[in-house]
Amino acid sequence: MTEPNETRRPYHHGDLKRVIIDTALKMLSESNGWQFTLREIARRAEVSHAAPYKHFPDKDSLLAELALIGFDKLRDDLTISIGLLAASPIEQLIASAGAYIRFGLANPSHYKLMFSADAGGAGVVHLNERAMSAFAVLRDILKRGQNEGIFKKHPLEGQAAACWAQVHGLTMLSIDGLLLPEKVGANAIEAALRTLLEGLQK
Amino acid sequence: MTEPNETRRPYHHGDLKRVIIDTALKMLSESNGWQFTLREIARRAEVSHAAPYKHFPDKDSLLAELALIGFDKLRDDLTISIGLLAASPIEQLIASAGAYIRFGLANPSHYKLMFSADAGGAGVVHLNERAMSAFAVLRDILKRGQNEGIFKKHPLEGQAAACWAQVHGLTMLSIDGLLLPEKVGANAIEAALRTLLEGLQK
DNA sequence: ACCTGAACACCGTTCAAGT
DNA sequence: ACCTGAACACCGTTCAAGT
Repeated sequence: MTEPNETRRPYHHGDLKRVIIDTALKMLSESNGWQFTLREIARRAEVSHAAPYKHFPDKDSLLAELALIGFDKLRDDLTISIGLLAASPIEQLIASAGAYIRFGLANPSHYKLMFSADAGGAGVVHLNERAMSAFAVLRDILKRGQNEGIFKKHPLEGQAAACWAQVHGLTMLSIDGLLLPEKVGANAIEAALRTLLEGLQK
Repeated sequence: MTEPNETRRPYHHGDLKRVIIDTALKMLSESNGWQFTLREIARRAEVSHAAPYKHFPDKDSLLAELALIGFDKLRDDLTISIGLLAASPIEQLIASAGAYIRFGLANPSHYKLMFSADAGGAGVVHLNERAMSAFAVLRDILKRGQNEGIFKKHPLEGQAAACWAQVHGLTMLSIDGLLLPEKVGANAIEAALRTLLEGLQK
């Protein structure tokens, strides 16, 4: 359907790594899980099935890179969500929780991949760093809330873990179809977040 | 190492389905994820690689059955944990949360499999039923707590979702190595559960 | 009723060889 | 510096045939 830019596809693709990543991201969004094959990616990119190995040592490395990209995107989404309103920590927490869950539900396979140790392999360290970087957004809201006397001054780590676990749990359970309205009430997610907030507030 | 019971292994194995499930459970506990192969299971069971197909239509069906078994075990663990003490709902909630997280950390691959839609396929319905059956244990504690005037009388669904999401989130993040003491404090899990409880209590 | 052996259509990964 | 083609050692799954 789309006409190639070059009249003859050159031997050297030029930007294959980008294309591989983009294709993989698309396949991630098109189906459940990350069972897509490297060979299928190569087919869609119109290169030989061995070509991807010039850019990634193996499939796990590609998956790890996709996970990194996901955490960066999540951090950006969270940052944007709290920036939109120069509001109270409570409002910020609600907004960022919403953004977090929305990210997960919009990209379920990608989200699950981000937290899957499969994606680890060699690059687990970087992965955890990026995860913590997204996590830090939530943590900072809590810190501000404590400083402003809105949240209880309990150890920050515990509160932060509670928030992260709550949004992660809600996101995962929703993705896996276990928080459906028929099962668990129409707005269980909002209610759950309210419960969390009541535990945090003075 | 172990001597077979029969002097000559008979053509008909007799209890192959059980052996397949047990072998799969063992492999699940021996490595990350469920990338084990049906052929390897057949090898360990000393049958042909086609034999498992007489008992499971495909690999996903086997995985689904493993997930069912997991939810049943989890429900049992939860039930036992609250039965040990004829205690207050608060103590029961803490005990069951502990049992829940311990289950996940003791069987990380199995736990993740239980919540993985991969395992769904045809039997998603039964799976969700079993999941809800485990979930009901938590829900009942909350119900009692409300009746006894210990927990806020907010809609039960929201409170239950908050509890499940909290323990599920803590379990998953721990499994994935994101709640390590170095990262997030020594007893972030206990602290997170305390935050949850403070949101529930009157 | 349950199991085997051969066969099919795939994978991931490697490597010498091409441009 | 980047890509290809053939090759290897696997899979999951099927099916006619055996016991």
